[in-house]
Amino acid sequence: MTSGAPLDPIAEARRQWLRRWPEHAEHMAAITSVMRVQQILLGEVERALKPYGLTFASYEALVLLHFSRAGRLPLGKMGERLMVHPTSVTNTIDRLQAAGLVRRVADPADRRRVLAEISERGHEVAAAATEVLNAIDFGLGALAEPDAVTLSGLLRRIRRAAGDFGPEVADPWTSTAH
Amino acid sequence: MTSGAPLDPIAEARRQWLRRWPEHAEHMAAITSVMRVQQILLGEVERALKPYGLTFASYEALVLLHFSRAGRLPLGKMGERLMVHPTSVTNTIDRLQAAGLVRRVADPADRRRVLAEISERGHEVAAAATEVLNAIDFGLGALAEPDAVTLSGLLRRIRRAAGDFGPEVADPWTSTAH
DNA sequence: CTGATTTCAGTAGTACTGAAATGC
DNA sequence: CGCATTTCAGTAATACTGAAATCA
Repeated sequence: MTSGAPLDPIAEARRQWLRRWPEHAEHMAAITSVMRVQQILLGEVERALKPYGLTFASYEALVLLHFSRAGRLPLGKMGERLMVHPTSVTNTIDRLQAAGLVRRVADPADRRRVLAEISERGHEVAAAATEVLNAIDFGLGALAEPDAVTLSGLLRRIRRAAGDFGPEVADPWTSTAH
Repeated sequence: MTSGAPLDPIAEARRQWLRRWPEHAEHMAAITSVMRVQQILLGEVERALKPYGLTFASYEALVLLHFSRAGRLPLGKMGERLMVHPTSVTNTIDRLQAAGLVRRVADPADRRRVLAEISERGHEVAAAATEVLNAIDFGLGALAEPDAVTLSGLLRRIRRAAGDFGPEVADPWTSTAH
């Protein structure tokens, strides 16, 4: 990636929009910013995870098992929690299994289901990788905690509008705040 | 995608983090939110672009040419502005060219360079696609304009820390809240 | 039978690495 | 020559569709 460009490309694009569609410029700049930041954060996090042979997606799946009570979950439930397509779960578990971090187990209660069960090495890798990601603040060292909270709150409104979750009972992030 | 999950998976993950690493929970929640929102916005925007045979990446390249003075730019310059890898530019232009929306032209001033030049149909498609994306607010209808500005400002700090742009000259339009 | 769960096969688009070709 | 620009070949991981297999 070309680092240290002289001027901000997103600011430049926003300037173009302001000339022609001033009422849409901020939304255009915002989506472009989201896309770019996602790319930056994914890059930083995956660089940190590389020594462990994990991508961010496989890390998330592994850590979900790491935290689960029994150390195993049905793939379908993992897909819900990770908000990914069923076939993506199959794919992710395939690679974690090939790396020896999880194994597939039949669900005795419902034989349609397959459980992913984390291995001992899986627990170790999950713990070590989490330590590293926490240490680099998930690439978000530029944001102090209150700013991270504000960011999550704004993004949460987008997620809610997209139907990511139902009408919530209590709201841990107290709205918008400037 | 399974829509309408009963509870917010990110709030649930945050709860887990608060138990063990309370000082990192908000950063973890924030990066997960960015990842998820990127996925949502990309999905909405690409659904809108599908009738035009464009992805968001190819739309951005096309619109960059659409707005350029001469209707053509060297591929390298496009890569800088779009913040993508040189080989990705080649790939994107390949597909736009196959669709008849751009053509490659030799740069008379520097024969190492290749210019991408937008065609008449390219201009038409760019204009029509832009109209549609503006109409759906780039998937960000859930955010009022001031909130979109706040969001861009927070994300801009992350981009600056990652070296996305150099120390800015004084520009009242691109400076955001501190 | 229906519906749920997972897998499989195949496709598309992205990101990247390393190396080549061309020309400043 | 060193350096810049673009392309090519190949790899990896993701997201998705449609269909099959299994079983409640």
